[in-house]
Amino acid sequence: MPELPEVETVRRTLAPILGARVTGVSAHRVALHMGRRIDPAALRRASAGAVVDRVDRWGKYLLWYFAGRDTGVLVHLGMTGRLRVVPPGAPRDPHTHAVWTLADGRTVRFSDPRRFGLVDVFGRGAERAHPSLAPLGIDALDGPLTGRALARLAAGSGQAIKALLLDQRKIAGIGNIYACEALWRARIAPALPARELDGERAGRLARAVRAALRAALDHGGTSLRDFVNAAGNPGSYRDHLRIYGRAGRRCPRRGCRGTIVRTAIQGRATFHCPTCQAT
DNA sequence: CTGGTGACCTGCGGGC
DNA sequence: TGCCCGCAGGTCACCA
Repeated sequence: MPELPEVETVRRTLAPILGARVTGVSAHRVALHMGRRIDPAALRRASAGAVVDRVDRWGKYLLWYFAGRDTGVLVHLGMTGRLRVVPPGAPRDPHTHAVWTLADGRTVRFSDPRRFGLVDVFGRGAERAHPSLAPLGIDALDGPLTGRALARLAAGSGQAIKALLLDQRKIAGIGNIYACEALWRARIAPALPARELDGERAGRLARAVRAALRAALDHGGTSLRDFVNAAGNPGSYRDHLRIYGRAGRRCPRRGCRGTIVRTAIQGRATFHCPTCQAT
């Protein structure tokens, strides 16, 4: 589900809880990604009784801040995670692992069937001390991800350019869909060794990354199956994807007669047009 | 150090 | 109808 545009869409649709007071937190000590368990007591210490004063995003991570607290709450949606604000009495999604109750009766609920997500606490002002945030590279949207920055990241690397785009330590926020979409926009083959990215291609790719993410954000993200924003609504960018999931179809680029193919890079489905993304 | 593979989970859609 | 298989937006441990 959630790459940068989806996570940013969740962040924006959490605006209705800014200024609200958390009156209670209930969570299960369920094992999420890599066996890391939710710590209900730590969540309660961080947020119970406090007013939500900000929600930020770093790459694909959401960070909640609470007025007067030196600890915040960190959320990653993994593949199937949802963070929703629901009215009192609303039916709960299956696999709901944490629930924050607000003073007016609304609740914020984290659900995640596959449990690849993360809910944890972090120190306010010490975000980089959290092991999940420490290694993150520049944000793909807030970067600045310039051609020069991209060229520097790619210098000397033999890995496929698509693998580099997916490496959160280099650039934070790009996932499988938008890596494919950005490379198509930039007319660059996903398997191109990163070191072969010259200055001109690097500039094109940096612009393409930003354009692909912006376009998706303008449509509230892509919902393939699970994604909904904090208000419970899916994104509509799936209808506008140019290349992802479209193997066998004609390349949508004006003037290109190529056919989209599906390959694998690092085990991930990869879509590109061999005609206009030849190198 | 680098880069590639598989594991972690649940659920869904397609083929038989 | 029902079963089995492959596949899914992500990350991380482990291997060569």
